[in-house]
Amino acid sequence: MAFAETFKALSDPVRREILELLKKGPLSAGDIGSHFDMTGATISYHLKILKQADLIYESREKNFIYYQLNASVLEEIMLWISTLKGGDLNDERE
Amino acid sequence: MAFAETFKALSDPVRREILELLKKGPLSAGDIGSHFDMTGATISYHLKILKQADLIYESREKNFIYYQLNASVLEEIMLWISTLKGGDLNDERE
DNA sequence: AAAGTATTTAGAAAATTTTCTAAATACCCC
DNA sequence: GGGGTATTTAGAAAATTTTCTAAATACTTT
Repeated sequence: MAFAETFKALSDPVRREILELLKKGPLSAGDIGSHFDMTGATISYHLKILKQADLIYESREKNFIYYQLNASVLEEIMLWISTLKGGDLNDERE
Repeated sequence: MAFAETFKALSDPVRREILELLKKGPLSAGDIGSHFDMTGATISYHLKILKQADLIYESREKNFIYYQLNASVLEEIMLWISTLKGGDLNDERE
């Protein structure tokens, strides 16, 4: 259960904003960084956390590393939350 | 948007476990505390965070304070996550 | 009102997380 | 290969969070 990691990753506002940026499509680390008032090193740190949580993945191209959303892990979180709510996600099968 | 607070609240394993305990029904602060190897003061701290995030609410009865889940806030989180995933929660209306 | 139980608050210590600076990698292009 | 840009790593500083102890508050029961 790398569950804890995912929640931790989602708990920081900068990281959530990164995810929102990536919603529109892949971005390089530099592109992401330019949205924030932080050093590249700090952005890199956040990207690492998101990567470890499997919320994003990278693909290298030329001199850049592009990051993009990995939606599948969000599914697990949704599931956890929905069972807390009483077990109704879509349909009541379980 | 007390959104940040909710995510922060969910990011701690102890607090998530508290929510799971409360899934089965209301419990007093003491009952909750006895599930953990921590002082009552620490439990109280966690309960406060959960309360501020609107994830739980309390009701006083006799000498006890009973806590219970407030599922409605979880809905917002689900929504945020689902839009990240691509905007499909149940049906595709939006 | 006093004594007892349940819980919270205050303040400090311990632990973790976020951020920075400086240096290291990695990859590209000439 | 050398110089250039993009990004990461290492290590320390700053900030925040979690935990504890001790004391305070709250409510109950006698």
